Amino acid sequence: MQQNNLKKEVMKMTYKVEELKDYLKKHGIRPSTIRLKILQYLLENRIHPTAEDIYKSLINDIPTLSKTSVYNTLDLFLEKGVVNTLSLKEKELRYDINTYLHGHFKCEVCGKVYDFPVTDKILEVNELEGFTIKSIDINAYGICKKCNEKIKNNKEEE
Amino acid sequence: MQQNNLKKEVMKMTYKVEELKDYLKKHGIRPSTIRLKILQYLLENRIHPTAEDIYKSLINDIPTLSKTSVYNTLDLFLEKGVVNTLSLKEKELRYDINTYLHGHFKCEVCGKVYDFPVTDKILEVNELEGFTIKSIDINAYGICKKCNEKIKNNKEEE
DNA sequence: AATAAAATTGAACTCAGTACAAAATTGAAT
DNA sequence: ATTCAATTTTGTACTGAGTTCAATTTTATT
Repeated sequence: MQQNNLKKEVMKMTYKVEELKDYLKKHGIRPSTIRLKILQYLLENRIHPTAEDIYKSLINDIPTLSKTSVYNTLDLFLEKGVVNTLSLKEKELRYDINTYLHGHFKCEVCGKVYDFPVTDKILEVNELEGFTIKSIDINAYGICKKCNEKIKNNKEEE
Repeated sequence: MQQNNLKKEVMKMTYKVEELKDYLKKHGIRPSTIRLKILQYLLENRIHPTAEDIYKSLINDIPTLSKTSVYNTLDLFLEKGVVNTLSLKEKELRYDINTYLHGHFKCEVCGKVYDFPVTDKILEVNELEGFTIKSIDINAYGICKKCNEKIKNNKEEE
């Protein structure tokens, strides 16, 4: 499944239940209905959602769903390396199904979070010799291309 | 004052009230008692403190201090570029008086946050053309040198 | 000293996330 | 298939960082 992730992301493809089950099993997670639904949501909605986002999206489909279950599942996914968390100076934590090293850009105007590629050379820091680096986050903040263009167009109209 | 920051940090030097006043004025901030005390705390305790840390440290000195004032002051400092905020997957935001580009390493064992140098080449990302980058955070997580050595020593004792 | 503007305070509130015990579901053994 | 223990899910109450806002205090200026 891993090789197809990017392609599916772009193509907005959907995942079969068997694929999802195998994915969880490979990560040592027993595939319950809730876990499969949350995994599916994360794979098909790569918007770095919060727990609340996930809860709201699934509550119609699973009317008995509790927020605690969403948190439990996300904690489990985190522990088993299925997701990473994103801490973007917001009240809420965000979750990212893409666990490969990459950067995040948060637009301060529209709020959207973009991914961008990053070389792993950042990790080569002499000052951290003897330190064990388990993960690294690169978070940029500013104004995205779309919002920059909107601002530019508004100024021209004046 | 800026050139002396690092030296003072290492030497645990203290700041004179006049220095602190000038520093705030240069940043367009009127120097009230609380603001001076918080600035002094931040300059003399480079531990990336939370608002709570600052409040607890100053409440003895300023018995009428309210937490709202600490938050108000930190928000003002942030707006005027005196501090940066640090979002390290914790509940609380941390504040950093060092606003120059540098990385942070959080030890998952002892909780200490270390600074490390970073090249600004990370910012050269083709995919972010047309984006305005206002700030960037590089946060690493893992086990610090001291904790690694403690773990190693404990294993040798067995 | 009077007064207006700015800073500070304190109490009530919000809301993301947690704790935990009860209820529901699952899966293995018979 | 049925039982039963283990696991998962749920709902309620709670925690605690941060916010809101009106009242009070302080400060600067005349």
